[in-house]
Amino acid sequence: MPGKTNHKGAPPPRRRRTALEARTAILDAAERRLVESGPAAIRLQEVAKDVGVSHPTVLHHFGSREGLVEAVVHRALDSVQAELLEAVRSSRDSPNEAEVLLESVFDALARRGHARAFLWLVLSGYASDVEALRVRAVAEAVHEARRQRRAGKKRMPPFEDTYFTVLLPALALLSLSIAGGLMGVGDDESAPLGPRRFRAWLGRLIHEHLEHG
Amino acid sequence: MPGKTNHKGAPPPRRRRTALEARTAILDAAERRLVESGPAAIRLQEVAKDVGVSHPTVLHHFGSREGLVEAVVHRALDSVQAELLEAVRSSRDSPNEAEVLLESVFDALARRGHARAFLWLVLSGYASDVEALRVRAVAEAVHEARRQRRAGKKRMPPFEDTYFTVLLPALALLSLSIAGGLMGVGDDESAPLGPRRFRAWLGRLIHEHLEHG
DNA sequence: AGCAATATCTACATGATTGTCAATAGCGAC
DNA sequence: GTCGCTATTGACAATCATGTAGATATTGCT
Repeated sequence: MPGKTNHKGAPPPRRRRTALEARTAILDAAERRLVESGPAAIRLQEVAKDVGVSHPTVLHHFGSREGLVEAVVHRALDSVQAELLEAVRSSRDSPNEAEVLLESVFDALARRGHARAFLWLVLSGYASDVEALRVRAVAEAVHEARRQRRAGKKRMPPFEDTYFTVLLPALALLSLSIAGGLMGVGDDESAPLGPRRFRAWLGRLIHEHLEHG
Repeated sequence: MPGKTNHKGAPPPRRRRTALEARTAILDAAERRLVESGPAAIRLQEVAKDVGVSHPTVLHHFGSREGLVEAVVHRALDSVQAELLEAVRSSRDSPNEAEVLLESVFDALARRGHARAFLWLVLSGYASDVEALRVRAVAEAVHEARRQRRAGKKRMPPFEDTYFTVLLPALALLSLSIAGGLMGVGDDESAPLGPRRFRAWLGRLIHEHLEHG
């Protein structure tokens, strides 16, 4: 092997990051594996290789594998929750509330594989105590808006109806983000029976139901 | 240790099952672990211990760990598909089609943790080519029934509407069986805002939409 | 430049997991 | 009863994953 006779020659140069940079890079790599293969598939050596460090470096920053997994789980759940809250907030007071909310929630779930990560964590038992999806709180806000819009008109439906009307798209979008392809809704956003058409249809259904239920 | 001085004494008696019995018992144990913790968590030693055999016995019957996993995955997917088809078939021609279909599909998904197993397999990439949920076929049958029921009355909605109307509860039920608790719908079937109420509500919504959409 | 702090590395230890092999023993057939 | 088939087993090998220890290099500070 001419040219690279490193048989005990100079050790490779080291890149020294700040602790924060290193932690962030490691968390990013671990999160990619979380989204792709779940928390149980997070391996120290593979994460280390992704980042370009040796695996004891990962242990140095997170103490143990469990420490790393907890950190990445915590960060992912916080991220999902924050994006969902932002999605709900940003679509409030918009004219076609339901459609916009649906699109922004779907965006939040699809972006960076958040829906996959969330379902991995639910199945793996990591999200048992999390309140990532405050469906109840959203439903209460929607119910109040609905009541005001109906002031004096037809009789108001019970809270149950509003609650389930909010819950339904939440459940549907979650499944859609990971199992849509298996149920005939491809990944092609612009397909005739594709996910975009479905979301639009669902938005109309919800809107219609909330208005003239 | 008085009474059990088995320090190289008689080896424990062996129970010899037929190959089919052994395979079935092993697959049952492996499937329990699949439902609980996913395909990646199937360990030869643990499955063997559950059945009460040594792990080389498992290897003898399935060749390799991959062989075992493939066998249990195959059996689980076949089972889900069969139960879903049966659910669809049994609810056909019933007066309140939508509600009955919803209940039977939910039963099929909840029973023995089929929904969990299915989602594990989808996330793990094992169900990529499976057509477990023939939503399209069901939708076509429903569409035809809808057309006949509407003969000569109002104008017929497009197929897209029927298709999405079938797809929606499928997606919702899937999520509901694993994430219901996290979204406020507890596991208590008889709770005021519980899963039974939700399914009933969803059944009415679907029925209403299909009849007077 | 010199120094302290610490991010990083190599090498090793340890346990878990899959897989191999030869020997054993249960069960049906004759 | 005994004989053959094979389900079953204990012992071992090989690999992988996590974790430890000590040495080293890089960076910021004075």
